[in-house]
Amino acid sequence: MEKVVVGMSGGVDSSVAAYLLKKQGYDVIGVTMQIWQDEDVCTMEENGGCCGLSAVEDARRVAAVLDIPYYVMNFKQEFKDNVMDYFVHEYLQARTPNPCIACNRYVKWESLLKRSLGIGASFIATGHYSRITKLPNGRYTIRKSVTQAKDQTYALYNLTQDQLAHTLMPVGEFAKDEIRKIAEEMKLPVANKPDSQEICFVTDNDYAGFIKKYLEENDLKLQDNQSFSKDSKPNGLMPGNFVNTSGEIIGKHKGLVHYTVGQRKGLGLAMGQPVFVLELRPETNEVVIGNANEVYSDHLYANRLNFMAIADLEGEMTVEAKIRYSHKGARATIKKIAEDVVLCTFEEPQRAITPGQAVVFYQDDYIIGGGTIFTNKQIGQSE
RNA sequence: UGGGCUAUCGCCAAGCGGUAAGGCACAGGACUUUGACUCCUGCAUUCGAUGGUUCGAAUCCAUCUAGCCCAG
Repeated sequence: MEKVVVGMSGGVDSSVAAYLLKKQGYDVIGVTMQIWQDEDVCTMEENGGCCGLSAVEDARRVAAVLDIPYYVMNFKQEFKDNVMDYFVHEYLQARTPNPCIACNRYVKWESLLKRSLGIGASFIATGHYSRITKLPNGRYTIRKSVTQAKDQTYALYNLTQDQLAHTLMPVGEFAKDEIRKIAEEMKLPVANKPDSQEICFVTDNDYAGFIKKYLEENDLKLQDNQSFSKDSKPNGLMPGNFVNTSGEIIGKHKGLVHYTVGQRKGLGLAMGQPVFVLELRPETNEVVIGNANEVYSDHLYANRLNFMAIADLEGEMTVEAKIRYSHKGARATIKKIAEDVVLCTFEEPQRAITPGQAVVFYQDDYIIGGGTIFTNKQIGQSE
């Protein structure tokens, strides 16, 4: 029997994943990754309203019902180094990170997979709504789940061929309501647990406050690894000016970390019409403001590329490109213009192309590859 | 202190005697396994102040206060 380690979050999806794999005949081991919690995190139960079950307790109970071995593994250091540090650094550099992508890549796959292989497992499995398939060209890629609404492939574009060869995602073949139904039929204790949301380690949704506190608690270490802090650049927490596209000052902002491209709320600017963040300028500590139709752009440049369905990008390719988790995707052509730099040109301008976010390229329903958006300005053109 | 104008929600702004539009901002909620976007709901018993005329005034009158403009 092949051994598989299932990453169990205590939620419905990963619980059902464990069940499905056991049913398929795998030797299933349940593991919960301890990543940032100081201790057990309380979650509100939907009906009772009492503060009771922690993620670990939930997962443990599910494992008991399924009669599989269960462990808690500590990944706090990996999570801090690769997700929380990254998250803070990106914001300080006026970019908008996607911590889930970093967590998947570094913590769930690089770390959990390695440790799992170390204890004799052949695979790791997760509760993602995605499907891994092998293409005729021999390469592995990730296909969108059967339910588009729950598709999670966007956050997984970074996985390598080797990682994919050792990964199972049984939930991707099902719709969300089917998963809940299975959970109910199997009497899994988490069948009615609400879906998770928001960034897991910023529980109060106050990113700026989190960053500030994080810096205070970690400042020296962070400063040492970061070149930007030596350049006397604004640290992202300094107030500065809102400017319009003509450069006129139209207000005062609270610090770059409070803003992201496309943002409308929280600007405190009463311009008579809704206004949006067009661009963050760390060099001058300015936030550029414009109206709704000025936040569209028809191209972007991405780096830190990972290709999945193809070994590398040669020439031009027509794809469907997603520029954020909830983006429906848009037709675009991609072309490498340098080593590790792709120019992605959309047929129709897209709203709020944001540096720091990932762009993922699809063909049909599977991932070609993806990268990190670093600008939607013309390269080589300084303003 | 010679003349003229304006004062309505945090900002802009309808209203012109019949019992306070709207936009922006803001707050709360929904959506969302990233940030955003979007959607829904809420948001002036009160119209610079004080008197007066009217059945009834933000709307008319008087005085005061504040700001602006033109003349000094």
